[in-house]
Amino acid sequence: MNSDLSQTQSKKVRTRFAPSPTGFLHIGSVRTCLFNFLYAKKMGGDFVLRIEDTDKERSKPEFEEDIKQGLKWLGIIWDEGPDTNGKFGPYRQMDRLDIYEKYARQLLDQSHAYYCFCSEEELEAKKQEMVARGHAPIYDGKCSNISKEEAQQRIAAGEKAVIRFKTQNKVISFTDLIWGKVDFDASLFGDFVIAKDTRSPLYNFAAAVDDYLMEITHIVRGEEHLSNTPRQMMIQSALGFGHPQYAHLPLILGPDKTKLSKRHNAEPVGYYKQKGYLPQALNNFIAFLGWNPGTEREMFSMPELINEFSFERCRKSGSIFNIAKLDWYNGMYIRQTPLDKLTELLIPYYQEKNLIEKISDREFKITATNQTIDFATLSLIVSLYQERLVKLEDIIEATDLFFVELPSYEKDLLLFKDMTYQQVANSIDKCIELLSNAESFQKDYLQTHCLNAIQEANLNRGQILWPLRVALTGKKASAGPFEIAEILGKDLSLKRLNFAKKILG
RNA sequence: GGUCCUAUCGUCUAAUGGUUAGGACACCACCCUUUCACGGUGGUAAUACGGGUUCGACUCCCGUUAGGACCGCCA
Repeated sequence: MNSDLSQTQSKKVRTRFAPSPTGFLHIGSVRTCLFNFLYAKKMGGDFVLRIEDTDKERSKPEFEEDIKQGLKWLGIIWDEGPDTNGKFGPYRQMDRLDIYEKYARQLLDQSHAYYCFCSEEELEAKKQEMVARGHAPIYDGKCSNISKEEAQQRIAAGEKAVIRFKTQNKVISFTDLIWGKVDFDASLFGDFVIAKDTRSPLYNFAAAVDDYLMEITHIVRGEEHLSNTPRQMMIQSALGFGHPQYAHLPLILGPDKTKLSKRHNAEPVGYYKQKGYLPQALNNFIAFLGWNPGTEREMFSMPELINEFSFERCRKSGSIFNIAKLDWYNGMYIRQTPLDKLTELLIPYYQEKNLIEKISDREFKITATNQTIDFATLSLIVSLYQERLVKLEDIIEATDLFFVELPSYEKDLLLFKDMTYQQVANSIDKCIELLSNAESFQKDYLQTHCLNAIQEANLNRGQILWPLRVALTGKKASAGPFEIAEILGKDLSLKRLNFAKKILG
């Protein structure tokens, strides 16, 4: 029952990501998908997106759309999928019902499967009883003795039935690329349900059929699927299919070390996008959960991940999703982003908060003041804060001061260390004098001009610069006062200094 | 309860019989500095426990403990 290595190795590698569109794209799915993608590309093969929408109640088109959008945003591009031409389509399982029907009938005809007429209540009662007696809760095979003819008649008479696979009592072995040799005692599975009817396939059956027909060579999925593998292999064998290679990835865990899920506030990928995480950061971070390149290098672009990836360097134990590390990666990638590109990424955040409105490609209107601001000035502002951003959305809180007439802040914020109000008022006066006399508002000039004056007057730098910076920004933390003054301009800077005096009373 | 798996700093991990157990995030200190951030320097911090095997064990074996996954007419 070993996977036929000789055959798969000579074939072109094909992997697949097969999500069910029953929810938004989540981090755990992204990791599975990413590793499928990385391996396929590493091997020069194809990566297939297959939509497993056989759960009619829960599958929704908007979820499929969210999954596709998320993957595109991450740069995980499929070679074949629902909306691409591929010779192995259709790629949505609900469009493949004829295929499943054909194989379901084959299984039924060849007695690898049979109709089961047991009611759910009956099954549940039996299950309870078995568990109570300390047994694995498996189906007792009651309906396996019903003749095909009788089954047909009862179906024709409208009796409700599901299709069960006839499990053989034997050990199923396979060599997992991550787990090594794995053995399962199939007798512990019982006869499991593979379809609700010939046109309503269930996961294990549909996946086994599709993976074969789509010529998938390597199935890369989460560890939670490990025990599905022998079931799918039995179906493959019964249908005369060969077996693909398997690689079961360790799980991504929440802070409580259980499988990452909704109850951990595990947000969908769209959430990270909205917060301003960059796809490079997310990919890099997720790739390093359960895999490492074996070197001390931490930053890897997608092409570099593809180049370095291997199952040999995947570990078997789960890893906790640690957002602090993601934040670090994101800051690193934000700092690496070219300024123009970063500005473009940030503009939607300003628009979203209604701080600016677009006039043309290179010109915007500041909502609060009606003044125009061009792309170059926006870039200048961004340049001041690029190294301070953890996430793109942080730009708003950091730079809203440039998009209002006057900042608002508490009077005491003007106090540097143990200064008195009188001292601060004196400092503000000095700043007004300095900026009024400035021949230029270029930041280098301003800096030299002010710092020299402070030194000549034998003043304390902090006692001048802190109140100046706070008067200009209204914030506890910000970029330096001179670079901010340059952008604000003389009028607005002086206006804010005078406003500070008014606050002081 | 059954089957399977896992166990190195708080977290992500390296070290596949011989290292002062390495790196990264986080944290702390110092430097830079008006603030924040960036950057730089340094620091705290781990082989779950108990037995073996071996000259030598994070590494191999056994047990204990702790954790996890699965056990659907979901995928």
